[in-house]
Amino acid sequence: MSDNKLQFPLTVCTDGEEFIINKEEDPTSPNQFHHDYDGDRGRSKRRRRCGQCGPCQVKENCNKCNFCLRRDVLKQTCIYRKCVYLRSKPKPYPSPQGGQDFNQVTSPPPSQSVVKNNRTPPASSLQDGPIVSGHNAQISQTSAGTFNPFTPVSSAGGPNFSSSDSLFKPPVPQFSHPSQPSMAMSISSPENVLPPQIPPYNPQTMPQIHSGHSSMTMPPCVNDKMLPRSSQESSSFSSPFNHQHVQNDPLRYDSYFNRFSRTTPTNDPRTNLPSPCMHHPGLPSPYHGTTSHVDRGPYNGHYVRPPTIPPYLPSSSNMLRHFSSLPQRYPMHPPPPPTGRYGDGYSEPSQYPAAYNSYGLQPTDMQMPIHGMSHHHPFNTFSNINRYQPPQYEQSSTCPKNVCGPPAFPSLALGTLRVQERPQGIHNFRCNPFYRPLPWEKQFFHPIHQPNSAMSDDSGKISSASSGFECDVICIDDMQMNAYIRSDGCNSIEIEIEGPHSPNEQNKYDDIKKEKLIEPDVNCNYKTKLCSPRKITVSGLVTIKQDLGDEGLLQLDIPGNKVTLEESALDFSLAKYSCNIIDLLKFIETEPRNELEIQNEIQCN
DNA sequence: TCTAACGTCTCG
DNA sequence: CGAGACGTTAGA
Repeated sequence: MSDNKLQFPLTVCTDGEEFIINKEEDPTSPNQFHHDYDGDRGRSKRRRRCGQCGPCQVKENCNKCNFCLRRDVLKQTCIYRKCVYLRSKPKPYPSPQGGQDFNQVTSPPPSQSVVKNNRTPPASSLQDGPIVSGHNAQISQTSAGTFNPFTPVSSAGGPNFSSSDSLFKPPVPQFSHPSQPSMAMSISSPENVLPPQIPPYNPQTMPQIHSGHSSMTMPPCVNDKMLPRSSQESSSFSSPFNHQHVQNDPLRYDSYFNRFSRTTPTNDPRTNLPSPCMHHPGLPSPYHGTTSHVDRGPYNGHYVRPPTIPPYLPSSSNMLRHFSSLPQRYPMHPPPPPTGRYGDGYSEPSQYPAAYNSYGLQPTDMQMPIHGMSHHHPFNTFSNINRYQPPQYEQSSTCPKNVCGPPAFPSLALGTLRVQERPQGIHNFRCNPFYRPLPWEKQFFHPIHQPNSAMSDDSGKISSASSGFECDVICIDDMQMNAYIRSDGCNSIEIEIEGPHSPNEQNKYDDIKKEKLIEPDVNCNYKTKLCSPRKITVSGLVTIKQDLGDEGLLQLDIPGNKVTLEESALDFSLAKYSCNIIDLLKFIETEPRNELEIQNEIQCN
């Protein structure tokens, strides 16, 4: 079992994350399996772990899952360590002359998958070859720009697999955005979710937004889950948080679980930034602690992802199944019956409970708000894959809580995402009126019914009350985000941006620019925004991915730009959020009226 | 040789 | 069809 021997351009998708592992003609790569056909027996040789996907990065067994608990009998690897690539059910090898394409069976996980939240992926989801990009065995993440981590990526990115790989190919997104026609093809709907893929991170690939005649590079999200699918689709700009110093770090594989990142905080300007919110002193800095799981890894050039696919993809159905089955931290809905070969371990996120049953996980193991990290995992970070308990921070004590219901879209199937900018921003970030209690501050397992209030004055314009939601507040420097997380997939995010009112603040922004957090061509705009206190409310489709065990993904899909947030990041991955916010802002800026309406598919858990 | 765990088969 | 059991394979 060489976990690290497989190096290839392998695209793997795991829930919401798409990872592209670039291969260097390594014979051992999964691709090689094309040639591993064992003619004598008519079946392929045993596949090996890709060694690059998130699960493969996990070196320790959780000891809690069914496989771990019953290792002797089941003889299966820990659910958390199950290679994404191997999660797909191996297909029987057709005879060499057989009509079936080898690639179909043996090729590595599909490159584009998207995962999760998929409602039943159409058969078409198997289309599209995997996207391989990046260089030198780096995991790249597709850019958020045009690509939806949760949606299949168009082959435009340069599928590495032949059409015969349909099995692993994600469906080609067909919906387009009026304002961004060019991206139409690259955006895929969640429904097309493919099997999990390896979170691709393209260090150099950044999402690109085209506004009018100019294109602006958007900072890739730190969160690998947000990256554009392909370099083509994604802009070439580098994320503000895309740090070069990290790009070459082979270990920066955070894509999948956002941990493993060796990122050095040192150069990160944000390091010097004051705590985002004084009301959240407890917010751990991504750079604090032994591990900076800041999740910047992938983005920094290791993943060209679309997150967790962050990671790799077998047949879409399989992968989806697998990931979805990971234990969920927020079992809000009755879990559908697990399905799939690894159903117990790899089923829909929403099937959280199932996961318990199947893997012997106790609900308490994954429940929330427990202070401290997983004692099961070596990584003492929140991004820890085995983090069964989300860290908790006390913000409730200091911030006023606003439990008003966030705008939501009635339709879960197809939603319209609307980004609205509100000039009358809120200036007091320290105490944000929009603050909502953390999910775990409420009833975790029972969605709270909130009045249809608005998170804002205009919320009424764009949304309807949601029946239940979880809210979180994210403070990033001067940016604050309120995220309403609902298990049903209809969520909203509010972002407040305060302009630099003081010299210090201005300096801060200057520093940011110095750090190239902002692309030159967009500095002006961005700065403008910063200088103009405002509040931006994004409501609509925010998907929550909960395929990664206790780590859910909060994903916001916007044509041409994807904002993906890890649920877990709500607590702490400031870096990610910052990046996401910036992306979002930039994207909004590209819109004529700072208002856009897009078609987006909602992924409901 | 041992261990891990992939892949197949069987059962419900 | 899914879940589980286990033979078998591959790496250490």
